[in-house]
Amino acid sequence: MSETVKVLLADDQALVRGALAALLALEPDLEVVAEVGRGDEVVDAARRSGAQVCLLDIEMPGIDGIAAAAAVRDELPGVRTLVVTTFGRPGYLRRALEAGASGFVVKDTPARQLAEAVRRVHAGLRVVDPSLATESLVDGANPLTEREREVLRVALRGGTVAAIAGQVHLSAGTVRNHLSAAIGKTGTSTRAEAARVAQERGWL
Amino acid sequence: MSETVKVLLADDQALVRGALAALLALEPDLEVVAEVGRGDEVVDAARRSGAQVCLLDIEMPGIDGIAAAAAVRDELPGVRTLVVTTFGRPGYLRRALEAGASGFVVKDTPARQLAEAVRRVHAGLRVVDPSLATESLVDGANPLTEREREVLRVALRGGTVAAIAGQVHLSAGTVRNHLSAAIGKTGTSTRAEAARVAQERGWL
DNA sequence: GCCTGCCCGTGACAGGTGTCATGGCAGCCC
DNA sequence: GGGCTGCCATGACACCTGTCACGGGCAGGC
Repeated sequence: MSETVKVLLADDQALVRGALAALLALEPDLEVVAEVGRGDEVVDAARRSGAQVCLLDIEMPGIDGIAAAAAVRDELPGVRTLVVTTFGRPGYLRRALEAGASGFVVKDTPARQLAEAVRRVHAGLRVVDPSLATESLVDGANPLTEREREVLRVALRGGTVAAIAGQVHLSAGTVRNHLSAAIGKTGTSTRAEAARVAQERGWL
Repeated sequence: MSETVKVLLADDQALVRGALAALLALEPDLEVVAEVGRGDEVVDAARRSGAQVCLLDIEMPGIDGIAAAAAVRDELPGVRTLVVTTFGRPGYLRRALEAGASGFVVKDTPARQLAEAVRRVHAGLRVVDPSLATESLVDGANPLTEREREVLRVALRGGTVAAIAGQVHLSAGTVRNHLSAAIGKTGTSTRAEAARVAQERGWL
């Protein structure tokens, strides 16, 4: 059982990816066997390389790290996933765990803890950033309904209600109602704020 | 002249910082002599450690990497700075060069090129991401006036015109005028969009 | 069956927003 | 000085927004 742990790295920023590889290469019991820059390449690369643990950034082109974790869970049982992200948004944590991720680490944790997190995940343990575990509880579940999320996602890019209504194929009045509900639920006063807050909380 | 180049690392994400340190440690001619997580600690740490090249992330608490580069230029002549950032926004490049940075590298450049960039900067050369150099020219200069930028920065956080007017100590009507001008100059139709676009272009 | 919750739509209303015209003030350059 | 530009402010106008009240439809749970 003293063989090395095979790790796959997924991050869209080549520099960060390479740096993380260098960091993990310092550990004699870890081996980086694959590196990808897109979420939709994770499953293929993991299968080909025989990776045992996948380190996934959330922000990636193709599909994001959370969706990639779900894909790995569905198609490669036995392969563990560890989500590493810039933003410690509580909603991300919840969604990552729902997607079957075994671990969730924020990018401002000390570098030395990363290797340890990989080992724990490989051992079947669950690794969760402690600062987020508590926040996640007080934040509670997503109060937004499906339509409200859809409208908010479009509203994130800006534009008038009419423009949003066109993209969602609803009437302008309905869009205003959904936005009004979202504004109420986020405790804000404009739809721009509501969209920003909702995104920060991982509600979209 | 075959001595090692002393490098300071500044990035708010500890994991990335450690990973970059590991990456640079692979190069025998480079030596990481200091690591900081805040922009306002750069000058002190560089002075103490005798760093010759400072690797600065832009997004940092305290002061950002661009302001830190300006501070290094003013207080530590002879010390070169290399700005490394996630977003390849043309405005960032221009501002970084104005702040006296000797190099500008985006985080999705290949990991191997980082060490080479550090060497070139230390040798007195200027290193600029080629994909940005052209974009920077077509984008042109910042068309926004000082007041417009100020109002937009506040508008970025959302809120009504009255709230913005209060924070900027102007009348609501004037704020509307500035916002209207900014909307025109950004080619958008709402102030939320204008603020977003302006920030993406590094105009704020 | 009834009730609840979510969805979609309409209409109306107060207030916010974006645009424009106008004026005054300061600084700068020819 | 005259012209120009940027800044601040005011007022007016049409339009957009956020809110509320009201319907109707559809699913799930008691």
